[in-house]
Amino acid sequence: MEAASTSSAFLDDLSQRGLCQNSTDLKALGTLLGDHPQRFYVGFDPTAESLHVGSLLGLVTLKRFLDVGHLPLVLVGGATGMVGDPSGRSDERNLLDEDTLRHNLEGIQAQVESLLGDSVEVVNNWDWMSQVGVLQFLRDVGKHATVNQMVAKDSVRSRMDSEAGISYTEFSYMLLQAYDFWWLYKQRGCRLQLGGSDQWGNITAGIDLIRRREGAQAHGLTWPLLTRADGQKFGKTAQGTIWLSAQRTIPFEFHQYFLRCDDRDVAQMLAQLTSLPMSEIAAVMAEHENSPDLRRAQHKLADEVTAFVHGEAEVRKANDAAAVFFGSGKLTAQLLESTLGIVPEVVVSQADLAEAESAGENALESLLVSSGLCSSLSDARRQLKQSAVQINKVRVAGPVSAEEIKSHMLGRYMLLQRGKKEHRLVAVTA
RNA sequence: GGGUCGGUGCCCGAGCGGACAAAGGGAGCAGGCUGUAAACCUGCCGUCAUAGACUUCGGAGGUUCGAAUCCUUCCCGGCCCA
Repeated sequence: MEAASTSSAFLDDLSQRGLCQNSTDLKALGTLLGDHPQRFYVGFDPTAESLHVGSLLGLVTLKRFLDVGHLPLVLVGGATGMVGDPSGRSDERNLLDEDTLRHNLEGIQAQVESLLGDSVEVVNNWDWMSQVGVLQFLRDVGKHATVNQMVAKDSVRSRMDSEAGISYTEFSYMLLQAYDFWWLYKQRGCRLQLGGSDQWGNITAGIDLIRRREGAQAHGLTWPLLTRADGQKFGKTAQGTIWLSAQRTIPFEFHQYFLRCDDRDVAQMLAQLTSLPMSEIAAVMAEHENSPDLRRAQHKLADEVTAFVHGEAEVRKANDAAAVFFGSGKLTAQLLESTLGIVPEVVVSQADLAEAESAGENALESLLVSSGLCSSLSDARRQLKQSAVQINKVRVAGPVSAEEIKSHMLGRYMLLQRGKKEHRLVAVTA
């Protein structure tokens, strides 16, 4: 297999992309990867029914290993999910109930398979964890770990220093994850675990366990946490998380998130999140720096990442819709129709508008609220006063009557907009 | 179980009987400048409303002309002692 000859180039590439935060002995790891196709694993927490862009780095990295011939296992934590990983958290987690957990597992499993294909094997640690009794666990795993070491891990220490403290349950988490690694080593010959840098402590716990019980050398490699120059959390907006599931975050919004990427972050993101060769990334960045106003790098990033998650067709749709909203072209009924399914659609009846008016409200204000563009009538008035509201890309400053709204309809729809980024397609029925 | 400190708007955090819809900061929203960027400037940032009114400061009661501020009690959290 080609992996043999290219293993060191492969690791070099990873490291050039800024994907090696911590690792066990890189030389030994290179030898291991060069030897045969290796089985390795990455774990994902079943905290929701869909993964979000925070997990994207893991998925993409996994794919890099897959593409050079290694054999990935994706571990979804049916068992560990019941406990909660303290890593990177300042507060105790809420425990999920079993139904939710099962639901989440299924969602994530389907997602991973659809993104990475069936060469990825998804395993659930519930399958082996649930077979282990407390006494057995204490003897087989607990005996090999000293509390002194466990307390020294960053994830634990930072919580012990904080007011929130840490429960025994979460304290035990690393042993569960160590047991996973050991089990996968023993049963599946898995000798490498990948994860985010917050997983480093848990990974080394597993490596220790394997060494102590089996006298064998296992490996770990972590990627850094994605950060943003503006200090915000990667993958979160004020509206919430950017999910990978099209039901939770429509591909258009997903695409927009990356399109709005800060100049300072874009090179890094291209390297870490896309499979473009580094040479091509350098070329794109050169173009970008030449005329940053064209946002070539951001477009490339958004297109590549969206294609990976949602496919090429969605990339085209997202770009088409963006052209409608942000382009300077004239709006037509046809263009509006083409954004259906991308912009939320709001249907109101003439009767509703009339009713609002007879109740003494302004039709547009009440529409802004019912469409979800504004949170209250007060908010709607504020936005209007600040001339934040646009109808068909034309700013409106004052109240608009039901009659006038009707006159704005382009075919079946009218484009109602708050600020630059929030749109609704409004249909008025008889 | 005992003691003690605390629970204030999205978050942090001041207020500690009237001047409180509640300082300040952050986040957010909008506008300006731009490149659907950053930085910066301005405005907004409980609800309903013209003025003005109404509902908020962990929950429930109470004292008072008047409470986020005082009292009682309950709930929740930190720390200390057992």
